[in-house]
Amino acid sequence: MQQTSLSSALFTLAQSYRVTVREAINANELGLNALHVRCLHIIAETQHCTANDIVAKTGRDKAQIARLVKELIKLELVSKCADENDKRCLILSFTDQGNALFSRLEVAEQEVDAKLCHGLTDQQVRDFIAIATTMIENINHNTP
Amino acid sequence: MQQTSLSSALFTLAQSYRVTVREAINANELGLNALHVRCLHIIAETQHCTANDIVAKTGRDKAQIARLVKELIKLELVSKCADENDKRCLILSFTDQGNALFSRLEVAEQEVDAKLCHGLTDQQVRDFIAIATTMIENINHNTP
DNA sequence: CCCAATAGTTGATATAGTCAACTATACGCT
DNA sequence: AGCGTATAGTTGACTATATCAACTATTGGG
Repeated sequence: MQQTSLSSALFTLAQSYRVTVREAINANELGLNALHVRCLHIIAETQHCTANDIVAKTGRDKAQIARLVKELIKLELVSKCADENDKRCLILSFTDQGNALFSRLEVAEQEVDAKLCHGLTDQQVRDFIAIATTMIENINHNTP
Repeated sequence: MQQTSLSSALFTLAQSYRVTVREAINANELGLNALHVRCLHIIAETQHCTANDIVAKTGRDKAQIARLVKELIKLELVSKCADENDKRCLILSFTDQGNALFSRLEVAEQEVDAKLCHGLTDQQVRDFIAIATTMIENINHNTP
């Protein structure tokens, strides 16, 4: 499997990444996929996190996020509670189980990251993320 | 949409990339998706290309590739023809229409690539691809 | 008080990816 | 030759992901 072009590198990496995360997650016997994991991260890092925040940060369809959140709630990892000031907003937060699981997840992720970055220097990884971020901005911003 | 971690950069980039390619493709009024496009590239760059070559180069399921190729054939972009020496192998090649379309595609792709790489130096893009390739190898190789 | 805007939910549907069973041909072997 | 096994590709059934449009509930502004 040799790579040459940017598009093919990107596409392959995305695919491989998804598969690996899924394996790592399944290996940890959790019924979660990569997008669940992203949601958990966003909930963790966002104070006062709503479904809409997740939609904004992931760029996914809100229907998809709604169902995803529903699953997280059914799994009792997350709970939602209406905002005092605006009852349309449902604030998402971790349950105790959710917190416990998130810690485990972080460990699993570090393993995936370590595997991914094997043989690369910290500087290379930083550069890679920086360039990826620039590309993401290029895509999102200039869209007419 | 701020990015920090590797995984989130990757995941977001993959998503944005898919959406952008899809838009570019739809904008060109072709009924093709990103994977179709990858297939066309592989067919173009591989002499004597078989479905199996595509499976090897993309890492996808062969069932998925079989259906994809079928679509390309139905669209009359590609034709298949049994190998003289090994009738199991069906060699894929462009029709005239396929060739014409591939030229158009290359232009569209260059636009997406240019957009993606806006503000980046050639060296940065090369580094990015190199690092992505290393990551892909890390994922694929070390898998026990 | 009404209306447009916003947050979220739901149903229907489309697209993408996976698994396993199957056919047909080819290759190696005694 | 005839047998078993490997390989290329196809198909059906299924699951997972993603998208669209219609809907409810609430809010804030005129």
